Amino acid sequence: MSTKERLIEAGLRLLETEGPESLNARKLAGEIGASTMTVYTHFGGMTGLYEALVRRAFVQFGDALAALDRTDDPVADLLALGMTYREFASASPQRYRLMFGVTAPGSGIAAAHDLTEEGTPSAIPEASATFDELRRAVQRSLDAGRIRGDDAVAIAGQFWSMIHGFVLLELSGFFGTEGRGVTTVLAPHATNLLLGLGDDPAAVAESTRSARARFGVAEAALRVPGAGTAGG
Amino acid sequence: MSTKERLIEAGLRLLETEGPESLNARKLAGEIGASTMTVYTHFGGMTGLYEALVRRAFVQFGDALAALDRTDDPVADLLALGMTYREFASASPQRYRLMFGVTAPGSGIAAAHDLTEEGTPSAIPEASATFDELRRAVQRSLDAGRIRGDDAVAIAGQFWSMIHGFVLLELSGFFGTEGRGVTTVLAPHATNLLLGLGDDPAAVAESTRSARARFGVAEAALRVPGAGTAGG
DNA sequence: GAGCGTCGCATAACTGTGTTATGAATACCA
DNA sequence: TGGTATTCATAACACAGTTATGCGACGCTC
Repeated sequence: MSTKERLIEAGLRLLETEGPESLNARKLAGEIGASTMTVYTHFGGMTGLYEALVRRAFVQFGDALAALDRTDDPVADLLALGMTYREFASASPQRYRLMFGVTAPGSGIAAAHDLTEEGTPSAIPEASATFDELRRAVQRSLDAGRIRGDDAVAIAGQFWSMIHGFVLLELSGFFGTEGRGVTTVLAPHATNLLLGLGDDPAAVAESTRSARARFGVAEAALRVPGAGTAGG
Repeated sequence: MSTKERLIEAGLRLLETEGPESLNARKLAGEIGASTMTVYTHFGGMTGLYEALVRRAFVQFGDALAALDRTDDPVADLLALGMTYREFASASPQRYRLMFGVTAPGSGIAAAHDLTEEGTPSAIPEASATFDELRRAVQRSLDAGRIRGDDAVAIAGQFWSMIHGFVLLELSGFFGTEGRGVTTVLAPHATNLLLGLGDDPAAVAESTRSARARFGVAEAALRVPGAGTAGG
């Protein structure tokens, strides 16, 4: 494995196991038995390394989302996509925060706005690819006549706002622990959004059941209120 | 004005004018003509200073939200709250990122997870206060029979996820520039969520008009698709 | 009002960070 | 085989947060 590759893998590993403050040149280099100079040879500096980590993380993210089976219920697929999204972020919060430049001051990593223009998530092709996965699921739901609208990108943006906001607030501890927020906030939100987009209450309920079953999660954990009883 | 106060004000000012990387002890102390020692005398260190900045920012945030008039249309109030929320974040992105520990690595500020347990947003009373503003607006909409549900907190969480996610993605450049995302993504999302929560399409449209008018924004800028035409 | 303690703060030094200059070793290639 | 480019260790630099030290101003006590 190339030195470059080893640095990236060590970086992602260190990030998760010891937190962002451990993502520094000396520790990273020591991890692969090299000097700090290797960071500059291969990435031009710590900023370049961060960008490489972000890219790699988005690739992993895209793979996780793309690995989902596509069924004949596009809304269920969409919901499953959301569950996978949230699971990915939940599994390694630091990685998710890094991807969206969402690390607070002093972590030892560079600020999002410190990254190169090309390092900005919106300018990273790998990031666009993951969003495209979402867009396609929305398009299929449109094509199937499950939801109304003429702009899949705009609707995908709504789903993305929903889950991105939820995930970050959940990671910050605003929705309690043990995934309680998924039951009380995220699932009802998805239901309400689908209803607002014109899907049928019974169909939403069925798709939710289907998506939930695919994850083999206990009813209680991901229970969704009956369509129409919006609250929690 | 006390030295402590001057440090906080200089911190927030520097954050916005020169970015998070300028939020360092030496520059900050120089700004008020003092030595770096003052940071340690008053805040125990940079981490303590960051917490103070977060607290102050949340106070400003709460003030901005609380300054809104309360009308007899609770849903319009809710939407106006959302517009104000987004405006606050848009007006000073760095401050908003700081508040939610959402500064990318290396910015020179401490990572959210590096902050004291009491420094976490979810543990900051000032932050809870702003969320409470949202919760009350939701409760009034429930009381007025505009939306359905039995848990105002859960519903408020949905609105919060929506706008928090939107704001961060917008700041990262995912929704284009010039507030285009507000028209194509945020406004339709709010409409759809309200519809899913059981509000009447015509009522939603009217409340949206009302909230928009309150901001004196041109129709085009904050136009909301007719109720039911979810897309964009 | 003299003495004393506390507090705020400047100076200077220490550690750890990203970064760079330099030169050696290695790999590749004509 | 000789030349060139790449990789990387060493060592130093600038600048970050932090801390030890001491000085001076203020308030309290007698």
